Order: sequence, then C-alpha cells, then structure tokens
Amino acid sequence: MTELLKISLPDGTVREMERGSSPADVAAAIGPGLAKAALAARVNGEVRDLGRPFDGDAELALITARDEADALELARHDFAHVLAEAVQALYPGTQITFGPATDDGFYYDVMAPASRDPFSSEDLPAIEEQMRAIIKADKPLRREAWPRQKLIDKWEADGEAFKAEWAKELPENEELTVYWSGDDWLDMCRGPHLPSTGKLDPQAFKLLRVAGAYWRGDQSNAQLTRIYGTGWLNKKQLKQHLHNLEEAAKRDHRKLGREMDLFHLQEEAHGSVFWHPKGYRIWRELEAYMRRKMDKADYREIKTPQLMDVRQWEQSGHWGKYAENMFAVPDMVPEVSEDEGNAAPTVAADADWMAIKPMNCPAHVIVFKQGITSYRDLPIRLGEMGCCHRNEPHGALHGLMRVRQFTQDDAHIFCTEAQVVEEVRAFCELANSVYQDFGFTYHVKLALRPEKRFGSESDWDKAEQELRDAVAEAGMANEEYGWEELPGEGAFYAPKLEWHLTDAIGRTWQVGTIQGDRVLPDRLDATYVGEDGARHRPVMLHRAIFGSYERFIGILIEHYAGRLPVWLAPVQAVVAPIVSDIDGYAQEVEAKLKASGIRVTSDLRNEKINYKVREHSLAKVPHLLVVGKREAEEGSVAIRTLGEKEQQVMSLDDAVAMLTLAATPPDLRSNLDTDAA
RNA sequence: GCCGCGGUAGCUCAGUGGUAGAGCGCGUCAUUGGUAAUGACGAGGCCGAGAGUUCAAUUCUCUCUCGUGGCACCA
Repeated sequence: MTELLKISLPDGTVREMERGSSPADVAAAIGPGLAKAALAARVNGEVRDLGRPFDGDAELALITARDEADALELARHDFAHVLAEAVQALYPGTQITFGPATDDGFYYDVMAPASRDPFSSEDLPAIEEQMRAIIKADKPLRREAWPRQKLIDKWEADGEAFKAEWAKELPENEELTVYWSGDDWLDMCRGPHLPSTGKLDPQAFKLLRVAGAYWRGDQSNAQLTRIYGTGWLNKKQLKQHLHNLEEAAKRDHRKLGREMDLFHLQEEAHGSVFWHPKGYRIWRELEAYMRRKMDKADYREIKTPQLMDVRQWEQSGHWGKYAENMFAVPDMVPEVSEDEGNAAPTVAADADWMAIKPMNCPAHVIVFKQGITSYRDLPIRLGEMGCCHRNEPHGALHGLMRVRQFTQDDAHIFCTEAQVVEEVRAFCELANSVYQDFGFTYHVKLALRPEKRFGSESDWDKAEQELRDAVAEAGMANEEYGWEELPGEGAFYAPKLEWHLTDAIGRTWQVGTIQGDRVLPDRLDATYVGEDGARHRPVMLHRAIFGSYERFIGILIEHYAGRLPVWLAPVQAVVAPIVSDIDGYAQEVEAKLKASGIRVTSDLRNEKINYKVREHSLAKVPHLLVVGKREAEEGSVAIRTLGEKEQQVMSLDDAVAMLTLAATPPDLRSNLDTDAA
C-alpha cells in the first residue's frame, strides 16, 4: 500500500494525493473550472509547471490569470518560446539562443541563416501569424530532464552553435531540462511554462521591432537579431499598453522641445544643446532654485577651469580609464595652412595637451588643497554648476537625456570619517525635499564595489557600510523607498547611493547620487590637520541631485507632458484682447503683471479669440487672460487656466495676487504661508 | 563603437532616372470676431555631404555624416 502525499492548500485544507500526482491533478480534483483556469502552481513557494509531479508533501497554491504578476511572467516567457518556434518554422536554419520575459513583454535573440539577410521589421507580420497558428494548435508544453551530453549532441547535430556553447558551460553531470512544444520542437529551458500554447491569448501580443544584440551581451561576440514583442494576458491589456506607448510618445521631450520652442540640436554640435530663450528660462529657474537649496544647506559655490593640463587627469586616474571619452586640446597656436580654402589646422608633435573637464572632482580637490585646512573647518561643501564634456559613444546620444556637453548640479563634501554618515543622511533629506517639490516619488539603491576598482578592501567595506548606515538613519532603508543593494554597480573609486525617480507615467530615471570616496583624496593628496596635529585624509563625498540640467529638464518635460508648473513655465500668462480697441487695456494688464514679476506677454495680433485660445493652449501657457470690452470697463480679467474648463473672472488686483502666488517656486512658498499666518 | 531603419520647405510628411508637392507655419490684404483653426493671395527647396554608374541622379550604387530603435558604454 502506497503512502499518500499531503498537499496543503492556501485555505488551510489538506488534500491527500497519490504519489506521482501533480498540481494539475489537485486542480482537477477540486473542480473542472479550476482545472481549466490553472496556469501553473506555486509549490512550496516555487513557481512550477502544472503537470510536474510533487516531490513529496507540499504547500500548494494554484496560479490563475488572477495572480497577475506570476501569470504575466509565465505568459511572456511562453510567448518568447512560441516566437522562437515560429521563426524556426518559417525560416529553417535559424539559430535560436535565448529569450526571456521583460517588463512589458518578451524578446528572443536569433541568428538568421546565412542564406538570408538578418530579420527586419518586414518579417514581423508573418512571424506573428505563425505564432498565432502555434497558439491555436494548443500544443502541450512538456518538461523533460536530459543528460547534459545528450543535449549538447542534439544542439550540435542541429547546427545550434549558440545553444551548444551554452549547454557546455552549464554544470557537468547535471540534468538539464528541456521543454517540448508538441512533439516536434523543443528548447532548453529551466521553465516553468504553461501547460500548453493554447493558454496564451493570440490577441494579447504584438511584435514591436527588431534590433541588434550581442551574444551574451558582449561586444566582442557575434551580433544577433533581437525580436521584441509586448505580451499580455488578454486583448484589453495589450490595447491599454499600446495606448500607453502612444501617450509616452506624445510627451517625448524632443518633440515637445521643438513644439514649445525650448531648444534644438544640430549636426555641427551633435550632442550639445542650443537652448532657446524659453528653454533656458526653465534652466535659469531650476538653477536659481538649486542655488537657494544649496546656500541654505551651507554649500559654497565655486567655479573651476574648463581646461586643465592632461597631467592633472593622469594623476586623478581618469586619463588612464576614460581618455577615449575625453576631449583633448593641444595647448598651442594652430599652424594654419597657407591654402585659404583648407582650414584644417596641424598639431605640432611636441604640443602639450589640455583636456576639457569631464567632471569637476579633481578641480574641487585642488580648491580644497589651497592653504591648510583644520579639522575645525570640516565639513567643507564645495558646489559648482559644472559644465562638463564627455565624448560619449555616438550610439548613446539621445535628445537631452544623453549629451556630450552637460552641466551638473555638482558638489563635493570634504569631511572626516566621523562626519560621513551625518553628511550622507543630511543629503538624503535634501534630495528628498527637492524631488518632492517636483512631485516625484523615488527609490534609493546602493551600488556596491565593481570588479575593477581602486582602493583597499577595508576602505570599500567602510565606505559601503557608511552609506548603508546613513540611509538607515534617514529612515529610507526600507521597502517604501525601494531600498536595494546592487552588487558590482559602483564607480571605480567609490560605492554610490542612487536615486531613481518615478515619473507621472511610471517610468524610472536615475538622477541623484552620493558617493563616499577615499581614493581620489589619496591620489591627489588632499589632507587636513587633525586634533592631534597630524595630517589626515578627508573623505570626499561626490553628490548631485538633478544630475545634469539637460537631462533633468528632459525628464521634467516628459513628467509634466510639457505642462510645466507655473513657476517653471517659460511664459506664465498671455493677455489676449478680443478686439483691437482693447489693446490699450491689455497692455495695461501686461504691465501690471510684469511689475509683479510675472512672465507675461500680450497677444495683440489681428486674430479671433478662438484662434488665440487654441494657440496658447497648445503652447501650454498656464494662464490665458482674456480681455474684452466688459473687462476693460470693469477693470477685470477673464482667466482661463490650462487644463480647466471654467474661466474665472476677477479684478486685475486679484489676478495679480493669484498669479504671483501660483508663480512662487515651491521652496519659497512655505515662507509665504508662514508670513500670512 | 555594433546591428536595423531614416535624412525632401521652419514643422509633419508624400513623390519621381528628365532638378519637386501637400497640410500646418511664415508674409501681404480683407475681416474687429467672447473662449481650441476667418478668408484670399504670396514667398519659401543645392531633395544631409562626397564619389561612382548614366546623355541625364533628389531617385540607382558606394563612402561619410547626423538622426532614430535597440545592443554595448555611462567616471
């Protein structure tokens, strides 16, 4: 007589099942509805195939479409397999590699057969159709354990060089799992999978694009074709996602930057921004805001040279590591060719080289080193709106988000070891207050020592622990703040805390950082005199909150979809007279608002009010002040606020007061409130 | 830097082996109209750069360049 297995269910009941039975049998025993709805199973916490027999007594939770996160992950993984199967069915000789689920779908990396060109987006409709056929065929997905060698032999026999390479590197003597799709196709995979392809909704996925991707993510390897798709549980979810993509495209900062006349980019200075008056107004407001914040937090602002001798960068270690991404300039008068038409200058062989700064740190150390610093002077916080240049790989450039010239809201805090935790904690609060002012939520992450690094292990131990402690003291080392440690992600000289903002449509952006550096003070020989009269090394904290003005403005444009808060809006109000008889009054209104510091213009053009309303609404001007005969007689204005349906008619004085309040930057607002109280 | 796709009027884009088109925008004129496009007329292009094929290239080929979707990189 065989012993029965005890299977505990989430509701507390225990079912006895025969040995060899699987979650699918439990589902069937409970009822046909559940048997049909079940997609996979959580067995002792691990997601497994529905049909995989229990190993012994177990806690079981059946996964259905209502367990959305698990179900999506499974479906996307299966979509990836179906994609690979479809591609091989259509184009025999295609090599498959691997294809995981992503945040919104899946991809699979494949190598097209030598007989044809790499896949292009034109191939996608045919592949989609083939995928639907596979889903419709409802092929069972069956798990099987194979000896490693058998699998290697199979891949080699099939000409699957990538799969064979991969299998060879998996641990020897270990059984590998494969998944059959029906009886005619299989892929090596850890699983788990849905019971059959028919569990996928053929209307819930869409192939989006193809792209190049390196085998195993390494630039020196073969380049594969990555086919991207988005995959969901049902058609409604897919539609919603495609809609969200469209909405995201509408708020693209490059598009809005042009439409709102904020900035432009052009070939002659690729990767550097031409700021137009309206865009630079945003910059100036942000800069003024950040200066107030930093002044208040006892930072002292400095300005350091754009060009420094290359030897300085050799000493800091940057030249050795990043020379190819730095701009170097010969320190000489260029020899101009006799030929007037040919302006190419020649560089003398013995020219000294200067480099344009890619970062501000070494210059800040140089400022710190002037004179003799006592421990009594620490901490010293040196801030700079530092304009830096980095020669980024061309493929990396992207609008304002990744540029070759950028300005950081940079600062370096020089302090004693004993002061580090408190300084970092205070920074956490400062960063928090800034991000809140822009309506961002954020996650804090700690990037730990990378493989290639300078400095001793004990220093790294200390530096990492200090950052941990500081975040804990700030009360942010918890789930609410998405606290997480990222092994290997730190900079070569220091671990870093990273602030990842979540914007209005849920995307995340890494902006802020603080890094506890003991390497650079050492390399550049920074010291202070301690209580004991001896020289000591300060710890140097590198920190930024916006990151760079360019990128932060790009993020703000997308976050607000161009509808910037009044204090940042380049034009805060437009006065629009209805008939030209009222132009005089309109100008009076404009003058009064201007006198109160409001950024306002009058639109006196010979156009209908409808036209003006439309135009300024599209230009995302927060307040439109319409004035006609009525308003001119009453000394009032009709205010139309962007995004609101109803207009408000109020006296000119009230309008000035209202707009002045609306235009007050968030950090100055609390003062107003206190004054009023 | 690598793979794919692009570059035509200020913007969005159509088109062609015989040197070009639309809409919006811009200018002029008429119109003075109460909350998302008043009408008419007009100006505006070395069709990204260079080379090749051709009687002829914006169109076909190659190289370069910039942009773009990814990859890799991001001090």
